[in-house]
Amino acid sequence: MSTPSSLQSLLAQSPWACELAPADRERAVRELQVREVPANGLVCAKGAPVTACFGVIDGLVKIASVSSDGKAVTFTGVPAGGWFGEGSLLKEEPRRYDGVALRDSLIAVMPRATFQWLLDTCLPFNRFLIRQLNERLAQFIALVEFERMLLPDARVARCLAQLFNPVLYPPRGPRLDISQGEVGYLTGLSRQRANQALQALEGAGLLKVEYGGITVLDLEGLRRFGD
DNA sequence: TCATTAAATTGTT
DNA sequence: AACAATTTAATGA
Repeated sequence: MSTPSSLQSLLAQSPWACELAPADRERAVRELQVREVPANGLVCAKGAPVTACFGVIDGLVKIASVSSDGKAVTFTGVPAGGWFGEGSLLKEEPRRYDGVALRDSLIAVMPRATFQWLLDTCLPFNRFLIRQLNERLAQFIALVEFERMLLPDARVARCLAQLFNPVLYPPRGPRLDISQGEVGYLTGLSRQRANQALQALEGAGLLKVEYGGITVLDLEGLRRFGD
């Protein structure tokens, strides 16, 4: 498949890492750790001290939180090739969300010290951060708009479109490996409702439903669905 | 290469 | 939540 399977391939797809001098890149590789996280396992936990940020080498991670009244909220999903948690490293407070692996995933762990070093010395890394944080802001503004209209079909459409964000994640083909159960976990819907939504989106000609995944036919249409 | 089986996923109630 | 149908992957003749 097209998903990266090693730390090296993740860095090859990360814009900041590509521009590092060989020696610096070697240092980065040396300081990053790789961790296997089983399906439903925590990559990072809400309330815990922030000591690292994370890159998804392979798999799929849900960024979510459970409010005090027990309501689960998914903020976004991070597919292979994506990074998250860098914003948390810029602050001094416990982590505000859970990172949950939706399937067996391979995670690159960047310790705070490495992050700080790149922040202090690497201009491409700083550009990457600004772009990433800005895009996330746009994403969450859009999310707030959508959360009001609780139409499940539209939420699934948005959620899937997000995974194809060309700023946050390296470009991929139109095919996305994701089960309908995972779509359910990601959107907070039951698998049955996710199935129903996917069929509706297929009927609208926006994507093709396949075994173990989908193929996007009209990404722009997915983004706009429900407007 | 083909047949069999188990496991995962999907469509439906 | 439960069920049957379908697809895939693994196994071995």
